[in-house]
Amino acid sequence: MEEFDCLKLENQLCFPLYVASKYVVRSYTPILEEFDLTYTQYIAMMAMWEHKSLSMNELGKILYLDSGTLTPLVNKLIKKGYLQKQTDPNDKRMISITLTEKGSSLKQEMKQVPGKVAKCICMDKEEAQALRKYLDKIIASYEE
Amino acid sequence: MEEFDCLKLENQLCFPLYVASKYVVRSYTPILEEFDLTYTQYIAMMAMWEHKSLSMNELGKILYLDSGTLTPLVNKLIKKGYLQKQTDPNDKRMISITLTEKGSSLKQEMKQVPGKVAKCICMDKEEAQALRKYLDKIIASYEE
DNA sequence: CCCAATTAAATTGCATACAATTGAATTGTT
DNA sequence: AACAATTCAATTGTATGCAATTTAATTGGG
Repeated sequence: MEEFDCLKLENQLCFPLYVASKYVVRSYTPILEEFDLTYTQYIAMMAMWEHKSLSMNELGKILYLDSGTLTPLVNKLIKKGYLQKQTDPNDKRMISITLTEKGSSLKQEMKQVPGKVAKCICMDKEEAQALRKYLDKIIASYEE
Repeated sequence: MEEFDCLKLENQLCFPLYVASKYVVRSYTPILEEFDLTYTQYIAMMAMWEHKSLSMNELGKILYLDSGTLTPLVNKLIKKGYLQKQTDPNDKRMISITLTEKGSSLKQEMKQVPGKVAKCICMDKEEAQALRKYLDKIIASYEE
């Protein structure tokens, strides 16, 4: 009988997680192309549509990104005209990020994006919900 | 009553998938540090331990990586002394990658790695199995 | 046999990711 | 008030990740 090999790719949970994540993120590329956005830029816009105004620190916590990733990301969205930065007058260490008119109105145009992506992953509501539960559990286990 | 907003981060399945994957991959960093390997280098070694000899093309298919990622990755593992490359004499377009003695014996030293990572994700066997099933389904849905 | 089409790996260019460090501003403690 | 500790954003450096292109080698049809 074959003994269990814990160092076989087949026996890892992390690997399908890593592969599935890459596939799903990549599936956004052709859909977001017409809006000239990447996946990371898209989730940053989602956070901004919801919160209207955030500091770099707050946005980083929402997106789980550190300043090394976030600073160039936000700068690109500013260059595209969707966001603006301004120093918080009460605490000059902090930067307040807000939506421009253009960034705000982009949301309406992108309404069909989630539906298009969902079509790629053939998964019904119950399955998606169950999967979500496991993913949230993993995330929670890393947030002490 | 609040209407459903499909462009809210909270309502995305992709986002927890992306976050969970990053957390799990990152959790390897301190564990792999003592072996001077990154997560990607580690899964490449796993593929090599199992298959002994692979072409760049085959390794790329196993790891779901294209040549732009794989070429520098393999070159780093060669520099570390774990792998070697040689042109296939039957088809000079192909590169055959094999383990060195050092690369081969590394497996024994890394036996405890999966256990250490598993301890971070508090998830029992049944849950892991169920999660795995969903992830495999997502992956399958992208392989035409 | 010839050459267009295909295939394999490498290269290029751009966009993350993140650890570690830096520099400016603020806070807490004395 | 003085100043060490902390906090915030930016910067630096390394490692992916992938689309697109390039180069070399092979294959297949005429």
